[in-house]
Amino acid sequence: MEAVFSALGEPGRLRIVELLRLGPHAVGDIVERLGMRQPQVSKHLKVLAQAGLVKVQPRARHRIYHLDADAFEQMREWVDSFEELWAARLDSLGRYLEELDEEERDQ
Amino acid sequence: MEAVFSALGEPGRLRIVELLRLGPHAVGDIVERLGMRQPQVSKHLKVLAQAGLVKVQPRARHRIYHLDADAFEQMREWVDSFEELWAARLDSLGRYLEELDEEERDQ
DNA sequence: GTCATATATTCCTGTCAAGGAATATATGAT
DNA sequence: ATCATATATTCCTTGACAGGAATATATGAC
Repeated sequence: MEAVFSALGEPGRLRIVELLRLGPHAVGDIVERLGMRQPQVSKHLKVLAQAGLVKVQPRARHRIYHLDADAFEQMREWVDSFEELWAARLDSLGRYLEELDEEERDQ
Repeated sequence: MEAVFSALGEPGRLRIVELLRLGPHAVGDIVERLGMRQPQVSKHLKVLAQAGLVKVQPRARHRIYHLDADAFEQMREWVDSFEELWAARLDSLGRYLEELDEEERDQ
């Protein structure tokens, strides 16, 4: 997870990922659509690939990048692991204490 | 989202967040449990707070930090926005093309 | 083969962020 | 008011990383 977050925590890379959400794109496409320079795009894609977020697929002399569903499934599980715990605490002591705290804060 | 990912993309902060998943903790608790130095913990918590991931709640002379559910709900929606699109493409042309690509790759 | 196109890599430089140490602030106890 | 404890902030230094420019590599066209 850490590599994933670190990779997404950079503006350019996040833009690339959100572009790839629309579907696979060649490097040149990304360069053109996002107005970034080709070497930086290649470097960002390398980082994203190392984090497992994207995969490549050579197509003639183009390299088509696409998101890897597994990475997103793992992210989803990670996020869910938090919300599950909160849901479990909602009807127990934790809930009571949290309400107390909120009232206190409002005063 | 960018600030969130950037905040989580640092080992120490990720550890703090995963500790807070177990429930609210005072700064000293975090320091002790994670074996980090107090000033760094405070600084990390500041970054996490600015990203909206944690909230504070003063309790005597302690400051109890806890995760903010809204931030995780937003993350969840972000991740879902990817998986939804893929699901939508599964029974359309995209699916067909992707299968073609996979076969090609295996050869 | 040569050439052109698409992409990756290298090298350099500047910037930013993390850690360490010291210090400041806040709050409760006496 | 003084002191102790808990936490935050500042300053400094160093390392990592992003961008730019140039160059290398791969692949297809001819």
